[in-house]
Amino acid sequence: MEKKKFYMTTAIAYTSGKPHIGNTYEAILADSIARFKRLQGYEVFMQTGTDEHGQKIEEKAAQKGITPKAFVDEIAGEIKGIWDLVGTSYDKFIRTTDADHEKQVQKIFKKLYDQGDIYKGHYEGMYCTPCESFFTASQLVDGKCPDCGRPCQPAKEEAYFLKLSNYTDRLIEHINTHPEFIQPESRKNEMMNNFLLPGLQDLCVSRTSFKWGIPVDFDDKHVVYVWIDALSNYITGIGYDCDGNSTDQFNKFWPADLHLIGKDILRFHTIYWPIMLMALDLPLPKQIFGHPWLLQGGEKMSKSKGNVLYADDLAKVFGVDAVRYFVLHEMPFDNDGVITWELLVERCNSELANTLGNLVNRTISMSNKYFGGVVTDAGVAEDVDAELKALALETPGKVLAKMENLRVADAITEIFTLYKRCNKYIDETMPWALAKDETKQARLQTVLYNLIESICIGTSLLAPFMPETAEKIFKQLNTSARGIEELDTFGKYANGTKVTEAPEILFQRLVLEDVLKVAEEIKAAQAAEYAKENGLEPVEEKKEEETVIDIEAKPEITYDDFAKLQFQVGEIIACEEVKKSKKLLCSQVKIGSQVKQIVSGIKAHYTPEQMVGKKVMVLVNLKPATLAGIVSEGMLLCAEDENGELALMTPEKTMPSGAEIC
RNA sequence: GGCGAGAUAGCUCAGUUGGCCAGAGCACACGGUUCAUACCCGUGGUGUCGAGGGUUCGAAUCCCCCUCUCGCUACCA
Repeated sequence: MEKKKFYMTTAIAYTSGKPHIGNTYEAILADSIARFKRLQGYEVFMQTGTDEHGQKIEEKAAQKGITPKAFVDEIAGEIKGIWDLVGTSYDKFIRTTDADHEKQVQKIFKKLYDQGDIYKGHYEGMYCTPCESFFTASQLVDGKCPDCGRPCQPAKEEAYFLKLSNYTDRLIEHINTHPEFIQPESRKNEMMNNFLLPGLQDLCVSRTSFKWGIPVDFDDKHVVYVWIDALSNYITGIGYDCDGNSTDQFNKFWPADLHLIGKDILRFHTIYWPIMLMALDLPLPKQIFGHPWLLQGGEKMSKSKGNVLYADDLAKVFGVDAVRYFVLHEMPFDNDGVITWELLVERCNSELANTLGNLVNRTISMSNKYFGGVVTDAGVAEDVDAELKALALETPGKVLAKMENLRVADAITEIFTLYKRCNKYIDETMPWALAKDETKQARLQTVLYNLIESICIGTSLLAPFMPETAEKIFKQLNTSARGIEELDTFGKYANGTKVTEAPEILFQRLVLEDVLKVAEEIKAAQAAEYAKENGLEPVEEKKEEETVIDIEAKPEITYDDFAKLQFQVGEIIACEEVKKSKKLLCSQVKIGSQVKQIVSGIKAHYTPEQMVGKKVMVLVNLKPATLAGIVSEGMLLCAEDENGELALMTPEKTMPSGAEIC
């Protein structure tokens, strides 16, 4: 009978920089699922890769003075290197700069255009360059990008749009009738309530503002914008052809069984991607799992915070499998997980070194000490064996059930429950006592055999999660991993096998202080690098140049234009939070002899107490507007840095309230 | 503001359709053991199951209300 197929993908990683452990987590998670499916006997195809186009990359390459292609080649190589380092067993590593991918994307774009799903229009709004996103004026936060908080520029460009309205009803129907489609299910509500039910805005799918992308072949001003390009990788990578000449591989593997992605891009995968597929008349993927994030000590990792953990650094200290174990076992199913050096040390010592490593080590040592390493099932069973055997035989089914629901952490826990039971079995049987009794030799042999057989069963199941460790254990036991169908019988370990004479320590116990020292070194090195990259180092004159902010120039105005604006010094005499809003403060501002009420989106930067008493710069003749139900009669002016930090403009010398600013 | 999730032992969390004295792991303490990586095994919690009210013979589990945390989303002059 032909094997059942399983096609799964990770998101493709954006080639703007080195991926941290959180990004790497996705690759490891995907890998463990892929390996487990293979263990189950599926014909698995796992695809991962890199997303390499876009304005940000174009700019970064220009900064470095190299071509975008050279830039992405380097980063893609680095990403692939890390995926390889952590043992990711992908079948295909796709790059969106691959020629066949680019060609198909062009064809897909053309096809959707020809059939009317893509139309040409105009995009008018505020544009955030780093995020490569357009926003409506109303979406901006203090006039800044709602995603990254950096300044946006007004822009209008001709653009192609993907029409979504034709398919939304079908998509809503699909999501409602396929509860497994969006996982975890709680995410489904977010998509429904925030996007699908209120009605979707058509998606802008081309750009004219940069060149580093796949050209729209029938309109060369445009390049294909990220989502049609990036999402298509899931079909182009396995041989989709828009003209109907898809490969056998494609026909076999599509639809995907699982798209594994970060929860932040769930929207694109559960809304835009399915609609694209509907437009292409292709079946939808069976499941999209938005995994949670790995937080460093409860915070998102960011270079500027200097708390980024990288897989290669961690692997150096703990070993690849320990890192895999940690991220797979410590991540809750649908909540963000926490990773710290301290937690890593603790888990490594208690679970890996003590429970597993020590179990294997003591078992092999006893085999050597008592029987010269030869393992024999002498068949002298006692009641106490039954429980161990029963658990060893139950465990595969339990692990399987957990994995069916992608409960990877729980699956691993089941395996370790078996290892712990083995340790208990040693105490129950007390081999060292049996060894002292000449008449108990056969019993002692049986006990050791039972242990080794149980370890083999557990370790066969462990292999998808910790492949190197499993390999090491099997090598020491002089046997090999079993398929899941071979785990239904207790006693398959060949009688008379000789285990290694010198068991290798699988996991060294770690001393927290030592590890923290290394962590400090890594952190310091990172900080130095960050400073260098961002010109924060006090060495060169470059410094000033690189800490300034450039924003896009607005069109020139006349003095008359300027003269229309009236600025005055105002004194904040009272200020309170706008209860209904997360961002607004409502201030009473004394300007000359009158008092204006002004609402500002600066709650995150100033408390009401800090506001009171400040003399600030006010645009006074702005048309009043209502914000969160409160009338605002002007605008407080602020300066803002690239991180979205705000600073109120105040007069450099004491000035009376009402003084004109001109 | 809208929608959603959550609040259980010092820490991280399990607790299906309400039912036996509310559980696990880690940490901590004590006891046992010595094959082993100072390891393993055992024992130890009087936790107001976020607050309050209600339904019920009986609620961590259902209903109402409140407080706080988190996610998405909106407003952001």
